[in-house]
Amino acid sequence: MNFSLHERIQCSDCPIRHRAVCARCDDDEIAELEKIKSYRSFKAGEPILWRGDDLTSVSSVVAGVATLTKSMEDGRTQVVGLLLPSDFIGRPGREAIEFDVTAVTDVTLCSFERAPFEKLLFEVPHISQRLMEMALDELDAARDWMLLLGRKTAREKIASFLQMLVRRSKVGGTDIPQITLPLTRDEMANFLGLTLETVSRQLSSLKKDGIIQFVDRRNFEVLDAMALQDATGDDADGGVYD
Amino acid sequence: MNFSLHERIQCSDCPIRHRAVCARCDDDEIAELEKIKSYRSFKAGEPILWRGDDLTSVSSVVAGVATLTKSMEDGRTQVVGLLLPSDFIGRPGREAIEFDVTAVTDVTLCSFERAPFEKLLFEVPHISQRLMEMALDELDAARDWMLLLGRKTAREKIASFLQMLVRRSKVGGTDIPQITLPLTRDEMANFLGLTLETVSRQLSSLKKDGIIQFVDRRNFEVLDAMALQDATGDDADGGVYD
DNA sequence: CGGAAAACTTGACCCAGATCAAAGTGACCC
DNA sequence: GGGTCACTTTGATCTGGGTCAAGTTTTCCG
Repeated sequence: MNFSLHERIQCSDCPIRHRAVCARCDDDEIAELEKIKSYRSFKAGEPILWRGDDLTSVSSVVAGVATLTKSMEDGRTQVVGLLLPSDFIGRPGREAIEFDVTAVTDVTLCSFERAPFEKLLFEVPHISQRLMEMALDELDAARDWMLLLGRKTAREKIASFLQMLVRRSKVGGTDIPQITLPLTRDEMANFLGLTLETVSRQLSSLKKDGIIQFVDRRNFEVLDAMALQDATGDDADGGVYD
Repeated sequence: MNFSLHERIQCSDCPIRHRAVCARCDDDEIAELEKIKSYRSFKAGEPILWRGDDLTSVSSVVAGVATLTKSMEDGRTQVVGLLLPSDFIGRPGREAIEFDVTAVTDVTLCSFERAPFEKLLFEVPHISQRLMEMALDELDAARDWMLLLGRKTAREKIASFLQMLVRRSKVGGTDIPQITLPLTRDEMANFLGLTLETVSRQLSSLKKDGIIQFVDRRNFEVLDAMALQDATGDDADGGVYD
């Protein structure tokens, strides 16, 4: 962990100021949060929290990507959430966490001690309202993911995942030509309820069909957005994980 | 819909008084809710809400069982939530609903118009706190279900489902000998990401192995609780959908 | 720069669960 | 009381994706 790099950042300069749990706060409220916040960094691959850990602090993801994973004793694992910048880790009223949180890229968190944060939660409705909204968004995303896990074919799962990345990477409605896969094939497999071999084969198949093109292993371009949408199995506006 | 049956019920006599969204409310707060509530009934099989419906009211399930389902154009469907008594339908800040809600048994709802309910939500922290807690519980349940859908075998899925019913049916820590399956084989299949034939075969297999026993098609007893737990694939205290 | 490990791709084979088909069971209703 | 319809069980077969096994490419580091 490396605190020093970040100690001076002001909330007003924060890249997630308007999307995170503090999005609705006014300047006075931000000042309160500013007092109790601290930054923490994790290198790619590092665990951020283990299942059963005491949840002594809660955090927003400022930069980087982390996963929430559940696993079974025999080693099967399922990614149950993808944390991107502005997403929140931890919850009021829970002492422990029931899944693992792992940094998949280098990650910077904006953390708050749980006790003072929960105190603020009582006093500042803008925070609790926003937290509620974020929890409900996550619930919607989880339900879309349940449809994917329970009913979609391997090809549809991969296409849905790529489509989600396309959506999330759009800036103000404009497509970004080149998109980065934030996960390895193995992590994608654990997200989609597949094996890494199947992920690899389906990516190759979408490439062979001229729907996507790889710049390198981690970066791709969508050649045929319509065909990608078709391959997801969703209707054109179907809400998938965003 | 049948209002007349219920018009006289007092909140103080309500079977879900201490588990629903009103659980933490004191007598004054309950009085406020009492003013704006109304009861609505649905027969088994009736739709309660369709995807895209205007969410003009929000409700608690008072009695009966309902499902939340998502579906694809070609007819594949996935149950993404099971609503049992005290569960809440609808959410603040959302105008439309993005899945179907269907009564699977006869259902009675305690409904509130959205506008006055949201007004109360602002004024009564006991309600918004409880709603937050319930949303986070649902999120946990959804994540457990994602592990089940993505990684468990058919037998593990069935065992996990039965185990969930056992847990939910316990009253104050005592086992209830006979448990009712609230869903048909087909509905179970849609919940577990299986086909109805596989559900039927796995139930037969658990029966053949002496783990459960059927009283009739809808009611069963657990003969070997330890073996059932083992069959779920979870570790003994692993939290699954409750 | 070279050697090893990590990440990825591709092929061959297999099996859990889907699909297709048929028969069994019960609840309801005229 | 028997016909119908919805639900369930069981059997036979098929197949998508898992498993096992090489190889290839990239990255990392001494």
